[in-house]
Amino acid sequence: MGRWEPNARGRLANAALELYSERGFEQTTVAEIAKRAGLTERTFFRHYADKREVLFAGSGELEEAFVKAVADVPKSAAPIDAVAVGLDTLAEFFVDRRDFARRRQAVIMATAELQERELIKLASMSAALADTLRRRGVAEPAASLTAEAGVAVFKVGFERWIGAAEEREMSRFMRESLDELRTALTGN
Amino acid sequence: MGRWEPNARGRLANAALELYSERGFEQTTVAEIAKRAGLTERTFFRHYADKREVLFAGSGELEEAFVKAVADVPKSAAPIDAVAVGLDTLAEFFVDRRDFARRRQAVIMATAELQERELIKLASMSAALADTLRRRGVAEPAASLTAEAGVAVFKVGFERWIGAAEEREMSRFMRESLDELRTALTGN
DNA sequence: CACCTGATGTCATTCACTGTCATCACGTAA
DNA sequence: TTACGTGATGACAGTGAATGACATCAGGTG
Repeated sequence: MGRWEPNARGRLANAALELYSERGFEQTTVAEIAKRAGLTERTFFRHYADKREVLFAGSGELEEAFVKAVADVPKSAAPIDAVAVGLDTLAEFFVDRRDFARRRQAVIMATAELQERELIKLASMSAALADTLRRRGVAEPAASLTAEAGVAVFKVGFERWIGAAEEREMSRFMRESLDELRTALTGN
Repeated sequence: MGRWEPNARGRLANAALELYSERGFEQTTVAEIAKRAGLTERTFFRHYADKREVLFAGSGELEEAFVKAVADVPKSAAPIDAVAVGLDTLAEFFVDRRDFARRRQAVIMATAELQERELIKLASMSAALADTLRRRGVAEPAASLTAEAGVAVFKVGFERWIGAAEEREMSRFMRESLDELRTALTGN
């Protein structure tokens, strides 16, 4: 048995999501989160850079997986098709996590500060994706625009997956959204 | 002659941009901004909701102009073409303001907090744009996706306009970016 | 057994932001 | 002219996020 209870990071993340859900983000103090996790405020800030970041622990892995999937697609494929493969990989991350994703998203949508943080995570994904496309030989501005389009498809597809009444695979929403974007831009 | 020096808001905005440029955003306190503008910290917060917002004073008018331009396009036009008209209207806002836009953008790019604020302003534009498209009879998810695409084109076009060596009309960058996005998605 | 290490606690401090009340030139109406 | 209301500002106290410095202490290591 260790000196401290295990998984301090996870306990902090759980406590934060609970409290943000119960009272709202602004009505929750970091001291309260730490207390519920059996820790002190100072320790919270050793695990998470700020009060928002505690909700975005997994975003690094998500970005890595996305980028890696795109990089691994044979170069013969068109850039947007490589991005589509990346979107399918992202979808796998959320299998059996729709309830969790819903709770988390409800908290984020309720507070502008958290939406800002979410947006910069998506912007980071877009930048990493553009970088990967450039490595595949895609020139600017096509690389940045394709990356932005891919993230836009993810955003809209994710929202629709979260909001859907019945459970459907996320990848279906992604493919549907990408097709819709294509037709919207080509005017058919 | 009024009791106070005129244009307190503008003085605060100028002082903030200067100080953020000189020392950086984080190294500048609100008290310093207020002092340079000949006011107190408390008065700063009467004019701007927070330390970031002082750099985004014009964003409301920008969004309004964008949305109005799109709404005024005859309904016979395709959604993406209406958005293109909106982008041209946006471009007019920046005529003769490239130097100012550059200084401001340099400050924003230097600090994550400010990028977050910029991203939520763009997200607000996207949401307003999607709403306008829905009023034009565009169904979801096409409305949201077209709006996201329009804002992506604005982002990329703006960056390229800012970064261009020679001065070219912003609207040219917008059209170029939109065309590139189209070809990237259709795979030609 | 002495020592080192890593995770945590304690304490002090800065600064963004808010609530409340005071101030005071200006306009307006009696 | 005078009394009064109004709006922009100042003064001050308070909360809470975030950071730095130092102390503590169980477990591993030589």
